[in-house]
Amino acid sequence: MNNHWLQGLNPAQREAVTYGAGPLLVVAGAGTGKTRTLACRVAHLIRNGTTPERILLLTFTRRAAAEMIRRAEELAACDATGRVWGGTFHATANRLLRHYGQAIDLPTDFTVIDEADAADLMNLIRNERGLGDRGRRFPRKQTLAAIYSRTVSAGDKLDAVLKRQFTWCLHEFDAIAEIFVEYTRRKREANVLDYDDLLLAWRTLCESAGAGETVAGRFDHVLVDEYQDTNRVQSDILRALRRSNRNIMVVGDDAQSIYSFRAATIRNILDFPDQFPGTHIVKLEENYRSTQTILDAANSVMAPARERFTKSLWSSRPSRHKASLVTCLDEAEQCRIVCERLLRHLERGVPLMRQAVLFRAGHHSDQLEVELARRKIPFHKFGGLKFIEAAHIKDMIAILRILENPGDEISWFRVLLLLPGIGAKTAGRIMGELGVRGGGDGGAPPAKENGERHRRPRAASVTTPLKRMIDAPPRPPADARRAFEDLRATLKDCSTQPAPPIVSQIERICEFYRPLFEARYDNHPMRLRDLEQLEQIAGRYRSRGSFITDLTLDPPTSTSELAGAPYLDEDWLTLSTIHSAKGCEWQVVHILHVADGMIPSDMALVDDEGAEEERRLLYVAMTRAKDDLYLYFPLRYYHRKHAAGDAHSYAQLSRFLTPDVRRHLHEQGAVIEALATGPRAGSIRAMDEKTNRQWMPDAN
DNA sequence: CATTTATAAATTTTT
DNA sequence: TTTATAAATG
Repeated sequence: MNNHWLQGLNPAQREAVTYGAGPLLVVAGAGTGKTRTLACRVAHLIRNGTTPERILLLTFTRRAAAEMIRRAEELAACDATGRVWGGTFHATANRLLRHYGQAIDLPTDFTVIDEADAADLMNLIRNERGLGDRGRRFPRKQTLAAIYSRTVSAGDKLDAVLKRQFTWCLHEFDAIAEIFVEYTRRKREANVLDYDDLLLAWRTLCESAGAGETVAGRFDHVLVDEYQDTNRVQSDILRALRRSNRNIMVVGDDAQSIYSFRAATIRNILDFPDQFPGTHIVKLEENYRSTQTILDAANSVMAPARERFTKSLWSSRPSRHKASLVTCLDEAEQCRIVCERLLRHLERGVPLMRQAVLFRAGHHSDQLEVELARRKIPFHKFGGLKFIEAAHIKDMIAILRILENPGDEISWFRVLLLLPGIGAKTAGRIMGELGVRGGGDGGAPPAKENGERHRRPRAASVTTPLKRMIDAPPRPPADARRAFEDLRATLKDCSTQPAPPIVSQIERICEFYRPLFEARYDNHPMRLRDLEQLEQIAGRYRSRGSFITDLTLDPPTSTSELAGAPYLDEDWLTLSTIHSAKGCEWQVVHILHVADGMIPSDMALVDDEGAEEERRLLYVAMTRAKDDLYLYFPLRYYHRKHAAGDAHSYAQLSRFLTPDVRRHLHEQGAVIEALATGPRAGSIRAMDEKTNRQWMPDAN
């Protein structure tokens, strides 16, 4: 047989690609050709007789799966697209549960809610119970959602999680537990699954007696990428999934685990050989990406960390020069220097496509984005706030979700609150009358039954809240009549039989939503474009249900903020959070804000583990670079709270850039150069020069 | 009494 | 820019 897909693989990669049956753990350092190895293995399996449909490839993003399958298909010279099962754990769970959900009594027409929706439901329950009142310091809705998610994903007890991660909430243990019980009940009633439910239900399905075997039996081979960033539930799923055969390959790097906030645990990768006895381990240590000097710098950052799978990454790429540490006066100078560097590399023939600017938190690039726009440098931003999280998009989707799943309490509530004259109380009453379950029982004051108006449904089994809304709507308060009637007409127009095309539904909803939205937001022209974009995306879908699900499971990640006219057509720069940069590489990488408080983030420093993860984060960022790496350190940060003032504080260089690390860096920057050539900052001469400037007329 | 408006405060990373 | 609380309004 022609083994051409094995050409150009090194011995370790080849071993991983051609390994036979049984558990295989591939420890793959940064840039060691992990994607290629996975793609080749898929190709190898197919060429050796495995049916594509019987391969399951689990990756961190849908994009990564699509890319790998495309490459495998190319290598194996076959059509594997849409045949190999590929995607995220969550997307795969969704697919399987739609199929086999009945086996665990799960209605298969559930809708999926994101974390913000989950938080809203938590909030609803909290307010019903009056738990946030009386000035008690009670966790906010997002905190509640975070605690919940962490608890179920890690499979820990609530009190353990609170003790370890949320100590300040410990005194509210009972109330929190109560909210969580009710939260689960309400999700089931509304027939919605949150992100964690998808995994939990998949695990339940896999572990169930009959259907579990069927699901496991569907796949001859399971391959998992980024295994260091999976959680307990996910590893349970894998174990249950491999009950009929033990063909499983996991690939990961414990030095790159950066998702512990999502309850990912490196125990999964470390304990894999114990969970799957007889595991064969292959280490990929030759780095094809970076120059040796960049690797030296990155390795020195990791040196103090205790890495369990010891690897020694090496590169045969010649090292032209060291990575740079650029000290800047302040953030404005950082922006300026980044832009200059970008353009200098561009002039020397490195297109923007091969350059990236990375940062810890989404808002760290705010100033730079303004500067890029000013200079008309086009860019796409990945990570940070997403399209789907904008309030006006959520409003639109909520209406679609009501149409799709009339029991969806969260969406009803959100939509009713949009109507002027309707607040939380009225919305609750209307929902009660529509028969949307929720606040009905469980210790909460029952929704007021305004006796004469409350309709008792004759045929509750066929009447949904949506039908009731259309045929026998509750009476809204007088000042909300008009808007309420509008909503009713909209819902009616969108739910005719046969259902209108999804784009027409969105158009119709927009018509209803437009006036409300213009009254609500002052920057509506900008937001209006988002609505148009939503409509555009919807055009690619035939089913409303899959549109909504895809939007929550795989939301558009890049805000294509095309700064100005595309001067340098088709070429654009990548701005990305470090998390979203995982698995990517660029010729030139710029890392912003390498200062204590940013990397490591202050928020992460509650415990040692958090600090270590920040270290890995910096490591991940640095190892994205192939040829040139710049770390930027602004000395001063202005406090923007008092908008006018120039109050500022001085930053500390990131604690990870120890003297040992700095030996591998070339230090430069205006400040350094000024110090080298001009008078020392602390000298008498410098003082006099500064004073002398006071006699001079102001340049501005 | 419920809703709207005003004011103050806080703000990581993502499926 | 969003979110919780307090005051004002209908």
